[in-house]
Amino acid sequence: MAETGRPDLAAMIVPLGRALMAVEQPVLDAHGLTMWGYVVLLRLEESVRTQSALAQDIGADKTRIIGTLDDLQDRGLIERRPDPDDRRVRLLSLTAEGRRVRDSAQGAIQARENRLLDRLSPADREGFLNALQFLAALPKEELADSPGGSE
Amino acid sequence: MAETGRPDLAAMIVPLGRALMAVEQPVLDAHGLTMWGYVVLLRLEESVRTQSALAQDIGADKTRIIGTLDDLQDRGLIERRPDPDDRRVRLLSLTAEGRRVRDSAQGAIQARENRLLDRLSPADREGFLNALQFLAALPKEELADSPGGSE
DNA sequence: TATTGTTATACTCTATAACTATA
DNA sequence: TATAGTTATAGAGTATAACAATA
Repeated sequence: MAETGRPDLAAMIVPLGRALMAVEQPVLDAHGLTMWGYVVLLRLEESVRTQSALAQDIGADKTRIIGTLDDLQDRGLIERRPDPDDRRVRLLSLTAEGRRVRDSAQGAIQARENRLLDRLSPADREGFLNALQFLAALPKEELADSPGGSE
Repeated sequence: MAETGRPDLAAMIVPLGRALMAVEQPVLDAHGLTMWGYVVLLRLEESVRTQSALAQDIGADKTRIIGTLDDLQDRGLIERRPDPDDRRVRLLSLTAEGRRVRDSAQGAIQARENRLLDRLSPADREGFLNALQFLAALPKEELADSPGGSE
């Protein structure tokens, strides 16, 4: 196979991602959240032991998220307390208020997304979500070199 | 409907886009192209009348692409000549060499992408590509406020 | 006076290096 | 000496404002 006639995947996915972020920005604004703040709240569903681990998980530099954590903590959305067993480490977790804000923001965002998904046929919607979840969960190395097939 | 249990679309799409770009970077490097250079070559399949129009089409600032155009022109991949009818305007088009480089890069990129798509079931692959092409072609305003449905 | 393309400047985001406090 | 977190600094990428040429 050679002639598919489709645009490059990245050429569709990257601008779509940017557009989605722009569309969802007002929801975040209404909740007083930055994008990184929201991503942190999502990730802290399970509490995390070090800031470095959190940063790595969400694809940020460890220095990048410090201001974000400061802000979330000041507003009582997360807890950040020294680990008694190793006082260099900060134990990170959601507060009840943090969970409430996260649920509210995520609810609004997914509702908006669902309206968009409703414009797809049921078959396309299911395939899209299946594929997306599969590809998003794929480790980078496997994205890079999938075993040769249709080329 | 409320409980879908899926991650946010943007939370899957944005990192996937970044990862795809990283995966494809070596192909661009091998062709001596930057990401913006490649995007410009793709867009110039049909020639474009002004640099502003080109910039807008590919989602860049008009000042952003000047260095890119300088480089592509220096290397003989594009032609940029003043419009005789309005000497403020630069007429932009691919050279034969530009088309060759673009085809080579795009061939390598899509081959790589096809290997990735081969890991999906045929149904998911088709749904994914259909949905992606639909969503990527959607004007921003429609992305923003799809008519209410499943919320 | 308005517009195309360009250059110069400023701003945002991110990463790198240097510091502190613990271990 | 090594590591978690922090701060200060520098770099990339982008947009904004000012400019020259043309209409």
